[in-house]
Amino acid sequence: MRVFKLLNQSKDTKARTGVFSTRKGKVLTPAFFPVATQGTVKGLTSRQLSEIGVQGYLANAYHLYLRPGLEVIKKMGGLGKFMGVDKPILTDSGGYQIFSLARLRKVEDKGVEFRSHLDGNKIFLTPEDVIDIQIALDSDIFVPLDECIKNPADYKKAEEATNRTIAWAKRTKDHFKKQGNLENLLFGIVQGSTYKDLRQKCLVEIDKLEVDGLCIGGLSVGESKEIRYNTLSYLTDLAKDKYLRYFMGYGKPEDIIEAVSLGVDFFDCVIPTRYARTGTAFTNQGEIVIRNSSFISDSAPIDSECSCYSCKNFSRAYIRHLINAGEMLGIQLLSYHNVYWYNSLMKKIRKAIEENNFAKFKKDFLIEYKRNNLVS
RNA sequence: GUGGGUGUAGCUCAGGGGCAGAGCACUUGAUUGUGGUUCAAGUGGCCGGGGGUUCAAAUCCCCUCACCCACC
Repeated sequence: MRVFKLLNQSKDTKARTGVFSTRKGKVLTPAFFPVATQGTVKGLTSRQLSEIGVQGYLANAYHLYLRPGLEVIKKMGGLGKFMGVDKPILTDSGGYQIFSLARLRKVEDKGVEFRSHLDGNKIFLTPEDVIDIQIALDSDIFVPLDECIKNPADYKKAEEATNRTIAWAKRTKDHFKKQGNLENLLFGIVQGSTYKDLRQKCLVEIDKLEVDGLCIGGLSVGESKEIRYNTLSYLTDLAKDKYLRYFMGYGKPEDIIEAVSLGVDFFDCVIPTRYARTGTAFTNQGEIVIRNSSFISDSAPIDSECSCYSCKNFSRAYIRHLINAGEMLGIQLLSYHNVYWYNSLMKKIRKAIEENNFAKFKKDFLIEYKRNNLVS
């Protein structure tokens, strides 16, 4: 059975809708998964998340392996049960930590050595280990270990990282196959920095492995938007329709809309929750920094067009007060709103594509969204 | 009442003849496969008040006010 089924292909952009099937149910695309690195979408309960209608979660194998450890999660019945959620969980491998924790690791062909950011312990992870970790977590979608490097990168370095990512992907697939008929899905990651030949080579090699979806990695790590979208568009032109296309770790609302118009189906990003923690709210008129003094006695909700719990019950003035006072409820209410708002955005995107109206939707959305903030 | 100490940014304080300072707070940014972090920039001053010495005083001298401590 095919995992990803294309439903609508828009005529005037490369945007498309589809259904992605997992053992925990179907995911309508374009989809957005909030990030739950440590097994929690920070600040939100599983009840709130299902109320919002979140379709799934991104957790992190590296982080959960370090803490609380695999034994604990296995004993608790796997990550989904541990977290109390019933939607699919995708686990990132630790490849991004090769980039974000660059000072703490050494990469070699065999695998990567990390010094734990928690206690300094040395940990050596191979691509095979990373699969074993995800099996122990019993997540629904596995992501192979890859080498994510920052941009701009010189060609030689990018080529080395791409070759390593390809070699690791092959080992990952071999190891995955040896486990028998797992219901868990396995994605492949395309690296290659901003070099088209490397991207193409990586995509061809990953395609040979018959993975369940294509992760687009190594973007939004220092390159300009122009180069980013250029590289992205090149990839979505090359990728076969049967693959779900996942832009890892992206993006702001305007970024998501742009990427969807270039043919991306799937996103995760820390932005709705991290921005909530630092006091930025998303609205149909753009971002507002709720801690700004202009909201000190603003009785309006965060977004008057939003029907989430936070917007129906609380004023900007109250949420600003909570955030500025460092109260956790402020973070909770804003996280709830931001995740709800992102989820609504994805629904609107899918609807616009279904109605073959995405180009107009994109244009209208951006005009309205730029009203309050400067979107480049 | 006597003796001693302290008065400098909203707060806690450094500076002791030569451009008025720091941390926190506040104000504004940044943050894209997450360390509620971190980073960057900015606003803010009768240096308790008055007088004197000096080319020059937050700084030295005199007076005064406020607060704190000790002793009558």
